[in-house]
Amino acid sequence: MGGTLVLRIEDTDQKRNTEEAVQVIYDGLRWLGLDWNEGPQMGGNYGPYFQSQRNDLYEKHLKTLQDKGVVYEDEGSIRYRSPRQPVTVRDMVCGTITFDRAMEPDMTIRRPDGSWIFHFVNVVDDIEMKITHVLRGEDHLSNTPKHIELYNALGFEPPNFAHIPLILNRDGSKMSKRDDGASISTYIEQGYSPEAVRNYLCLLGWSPKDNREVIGIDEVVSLFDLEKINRRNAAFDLDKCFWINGQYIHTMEMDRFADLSIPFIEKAGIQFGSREQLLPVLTIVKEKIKLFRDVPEWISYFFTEDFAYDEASVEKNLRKPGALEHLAALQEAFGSVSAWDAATIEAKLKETAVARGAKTGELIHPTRVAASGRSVGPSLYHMLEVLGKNRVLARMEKTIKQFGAVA
RNA sequence: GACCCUAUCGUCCAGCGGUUAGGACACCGCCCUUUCACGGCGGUAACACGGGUUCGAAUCCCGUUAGGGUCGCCA
Repeated sequence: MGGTLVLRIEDTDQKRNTEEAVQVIYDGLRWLGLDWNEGPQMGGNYGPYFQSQRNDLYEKHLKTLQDKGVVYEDEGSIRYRSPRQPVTVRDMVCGTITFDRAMEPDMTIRRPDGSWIFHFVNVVDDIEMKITHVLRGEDHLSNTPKHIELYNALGFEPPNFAHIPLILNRDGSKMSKRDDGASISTYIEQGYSPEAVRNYLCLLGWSPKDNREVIGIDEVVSLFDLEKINRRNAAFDLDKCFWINGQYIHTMEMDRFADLSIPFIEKAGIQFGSREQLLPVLTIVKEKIKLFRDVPEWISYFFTEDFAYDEASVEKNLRKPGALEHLAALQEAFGSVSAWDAATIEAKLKETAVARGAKTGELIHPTRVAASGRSVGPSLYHMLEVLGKNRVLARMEKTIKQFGAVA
């Protein structure tokens, strides 16, 4: 379909107009990959792109209405006199709807202090910016007849309208700015990947019709069709968004994974040295990650000897008859190997287990706790390989000393 | 209250006159497995209700009910 995406900041209400609020809009849009072609920071031929700076335009169109005698003053405000004739909205999603306007009150278009009301400036801007398609939430469907009246009074053809379903909370209530999931910043903070969130959002009110859930934006764009938009409001399901995020991480390129992980790792204060030193670690934990926020927790012990031993893991795996003896034997066996790769480590561990008449798991679990302080982590053999022989032997030594004394 | 929109598993979607009503998330089993995940297999679970139309309705029409929206000198 193509088209030009115009970003316009509707800041006619000075009370709510703050720089942070605008920044949040820029950040959220950019993060989602919804870069605008025309608007603030991008320029364009129909600026300025802040309504607060377009007063001349509004004055100009107000004059048109005054000349036609369809506005009047009411307690200092300016109001538009509705013709009170039926208005038919031809909506690309909702179809043709005729509103009987007979009882409608006249709308205010300008306050006594000179500031403008949304409906009027919106119509003026859409005219001036040559907007062809107005796609907006269904909450505006009932406002559309008012807008059409304004287009007519101003002497312009209304654009195409498409009203799309709203997003509700999980309990069916209307989602507002402060509800869970409503703000893009929470996805950024929690470590969702932008492509996953965008994918999830695309599935609300639309689908590729073939039961696929994970679908790239390029394909969404090529398959998208306003006719296929649902008319039913959708409830936001964070669980599913979370799942889709996991799917994206699963198939993500390592470099992309690193790019998205690093901000969280740095924020956690982990000194990982260079990206080259970090990559092997990320490679073996990637399949465990569901949210980038969790990355630091999964990799911390790779970059410090000062890690804590999880008490429950110690209890379960180290304070068991024979555990430390197995560990000591394995430490010795590891010390004798020349190569240090996952395959060698695995072979040596299994060989040691057999020699000691123990099950593989009886060596694996204590070793994991000795090397990482915890019982959950990536594949043990790969973990030991990445950790390096010297550090592994030292950690085993330390563990035996620390827990042997009290055993 | 008036007007508008909507109505399939708990949730998101598929279905567009004839299906054992399908997929996904979540949930519950089992399998895989060095942990945790991934993955695989299976299961629970829905056409809001009442009238029509039709040989036949989840699908079409009407009503009821329910939910959402608009009716601002908010956007």
